[in-house]
Amino acid sequence: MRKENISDAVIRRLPRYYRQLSDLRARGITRISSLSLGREMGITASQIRQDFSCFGEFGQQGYGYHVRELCEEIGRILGVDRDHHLILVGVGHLGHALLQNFPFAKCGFSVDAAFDTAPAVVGCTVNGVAVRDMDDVDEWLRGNPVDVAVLTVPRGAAQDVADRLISLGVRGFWNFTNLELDSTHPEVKFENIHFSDSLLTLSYRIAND
Amino acid sequence: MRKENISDAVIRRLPRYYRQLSDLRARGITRISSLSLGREMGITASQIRQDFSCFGEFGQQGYGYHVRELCEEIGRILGVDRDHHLILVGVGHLGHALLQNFPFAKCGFSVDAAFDTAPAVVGCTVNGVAVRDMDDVDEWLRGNPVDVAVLTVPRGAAQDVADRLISLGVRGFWNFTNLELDSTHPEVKFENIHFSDSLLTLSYRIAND
DNA sequence: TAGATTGTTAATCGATTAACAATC
DNA sequence: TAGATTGTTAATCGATTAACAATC
Repeated sequence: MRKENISDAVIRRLPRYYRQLSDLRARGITRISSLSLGREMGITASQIRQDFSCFGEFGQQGYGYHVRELCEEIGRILGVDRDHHLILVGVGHLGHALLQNFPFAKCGFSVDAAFDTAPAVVGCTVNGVAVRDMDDVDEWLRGNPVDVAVLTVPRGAAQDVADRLISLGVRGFWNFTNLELDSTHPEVKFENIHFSDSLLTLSYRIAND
Repeated sequence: MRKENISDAVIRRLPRYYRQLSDLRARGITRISSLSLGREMGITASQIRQDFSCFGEFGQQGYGYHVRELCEEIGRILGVDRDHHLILVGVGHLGHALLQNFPFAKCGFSVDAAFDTAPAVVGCTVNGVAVRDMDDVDEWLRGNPVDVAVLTVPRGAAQDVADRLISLGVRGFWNFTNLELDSTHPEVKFENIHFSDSLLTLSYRIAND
């Protein structure tokens, strides 16, 4: 029974399923039951079957799941096959690191350009991506619309940059500034990576156990 | 009524409270009620009062909460005041970016050293932190025990490095490799930053709404 | 066919929200 | 004092787990 409203908890588990299934594929395993998948991931078979049933019927009674097919299904659900496009804004140390290391293509994203304000980096090419002047972003986006912007700008600039990009049609923000950004447009999505929140939860757990 | 077992959901909200309260302090606001704090953060007053009551009684009827005091209380709960020590392992682009940009001190951590295997970086100093040879980590840690290791090594090396550091007494790992690490020691904590899981949830949400 | 395992419905558990007496 | 707001208990809601008929 396909569900209308998928809960956030389910959505957040999907990438883990996708990772685990990719790993199983790489190990040459072709079929798996919810029970053994659950054992490998430390969750219950019930939860796995409930989660998958939100999106369709991917298994077969008495057999389990075909690893490759299930992996591809979940990839499609996540949009990995859609060839999304993005730009990266703010080519400091972190922006640079993402351009150099992060496997955007494996997540289904093409990095079309990067932008910055500093003359020292504008005009450079980082891992095949041209760094352009932030002043040109309006004109450039009109000719090259993108789905997502990676925000690796300093705190102070974040909300302004986001507002500007929203007005230019950007719908998703991968936000690395330690700010809760928001927008009046409900269709604009923010996904935040709050490094310090993460380290603080670790701090809490080593201090209290 | 102080609680014995704090749920993960509550713990993950604490850093956000801490951030919001720090922001209120910076804005010169000295008192706040759960109702207005909730309005600012987009959560209910009930939840805020429930969350805080896990740790003690920080408010005052008819008045609300004293911002500075509450902020400091939550800081103590998170361990920000404990002067934890850490090392960073793997000085690639990302490790470099963290050393340069991340405010470890604001989270209560001192960065005592960094380690890598590449001769090109061993011996350098990045933002005041000496980069040492990974071969020397055993001896160094015996003289300089730390609470946490930041793992910014390549995937393939992650579990081995973690095992080695655990045997040397490291209790917490801030893990940037896209792997679920684990340990037989239950007191060892892993906090994972899965960049690609995060981007994939964004991909899902822009594709399905 | 018999055994295995699904998808789904029902039961349980836990987290969020509402209500309110206590009290500053 | 009267109004405001807490901490906590009770009610609700949603998510996880268990159970099982359907079926490969």
